[in-house]
Amino acid sequence: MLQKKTKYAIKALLSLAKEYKDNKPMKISEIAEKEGIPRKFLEAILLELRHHGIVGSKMGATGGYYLLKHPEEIMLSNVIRLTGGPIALLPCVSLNFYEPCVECVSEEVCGLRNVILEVREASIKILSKTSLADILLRELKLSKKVKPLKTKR
Amino acid sequence: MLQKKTKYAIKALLSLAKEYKDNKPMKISEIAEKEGIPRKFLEAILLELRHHGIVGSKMGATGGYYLLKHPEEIMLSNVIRLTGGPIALLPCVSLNFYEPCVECVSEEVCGLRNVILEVREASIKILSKTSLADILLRELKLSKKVKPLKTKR
DNA sequence: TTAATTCCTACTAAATTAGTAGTATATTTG
DNA sequence: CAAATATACTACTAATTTAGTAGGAATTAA
Ligand code: FES
Ligand code: FES
Repeated sequence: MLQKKTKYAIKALLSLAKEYKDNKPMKISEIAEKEGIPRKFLEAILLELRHHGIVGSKMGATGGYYLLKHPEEIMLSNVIRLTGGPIALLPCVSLNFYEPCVECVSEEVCGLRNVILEVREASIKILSKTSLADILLRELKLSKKVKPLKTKR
Repeated sequence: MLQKKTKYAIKALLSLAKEYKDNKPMKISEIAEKEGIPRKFLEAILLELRHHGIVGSKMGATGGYYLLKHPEEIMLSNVIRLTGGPIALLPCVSLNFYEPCVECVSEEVCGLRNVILEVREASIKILSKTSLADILLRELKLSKKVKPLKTKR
């Protein structure tokens, strides 16, 4: 499971991505309110994302956060990794959170590891080709499908 | 990430699967030693697996645990679920550990959920077609690849 | 100068996971 | 039957991780 932190980070970045056209700083409190994220927690998360070079900030009155990259360049896999979420199901197959399996005789020959490796590859394949922009696009498509209310087919 | 508990469960079941030919009860302490699992913890895990009808036990001297199904019928996805590990990355896409996403306006239209759903499907596809027997088979193949020592060519 | 905002360190609280203790109950074997 | 050897089961404790908060320093606009 992804941590709340990771989910909040993605949501916040999506909020910024939506306003990317003029990309002027957006206040923490504004994002927090829109996305239903505890204000102070979000503050810490955005700070961390800035340290990772994915968003920028402006201090003082009229300050806030903005994206440093185009929404098409920010991949889900990256956001997940940066906010501490390993994607792999076992540490022995994780690229970024690798730890050897002490009980297993040999990683080379471990059948379980071999399966979990396949799962990781399948997951990464999807997550690393999906950008913030892609998610917004999906949202658009879904909302068309789900409520074709006043549109004349 | 899978819990230790889940990993231990899989390992223990693989131990039993290896001896499935005569399928006579194997002692907890024997499994624990072979797989490097804390004895008492394993006891609790096997007990739970029994309650879920995946293994059987015999009490008293000469007692122990044995598989109730053929190793080909026990799927990784099942073991993971039974031992408490959700496979999905978010509760809103989990079949067995579903919880609604409070901050999201609508699950129907949530772009993030839509991607995570794809990831879950890809993972389940692999995990639900891989049995204990399959894992043992992989192990066999891997060990042939990795040490073609005394084999001619 | 004041108000509004991010920056940053250091916590606290809650939840989850990992593991243990100890006793009851069942079974084999002599 | 009695002793030895298992599992069954309940109820903890300890360790780790995750979620969230407090509060003041630094920065900027007006
Ligand atoms: S090496 Fe990691 S599960 Fe065996
Ligand atoms: S509904 Fe679960 S992430 Fe949006």
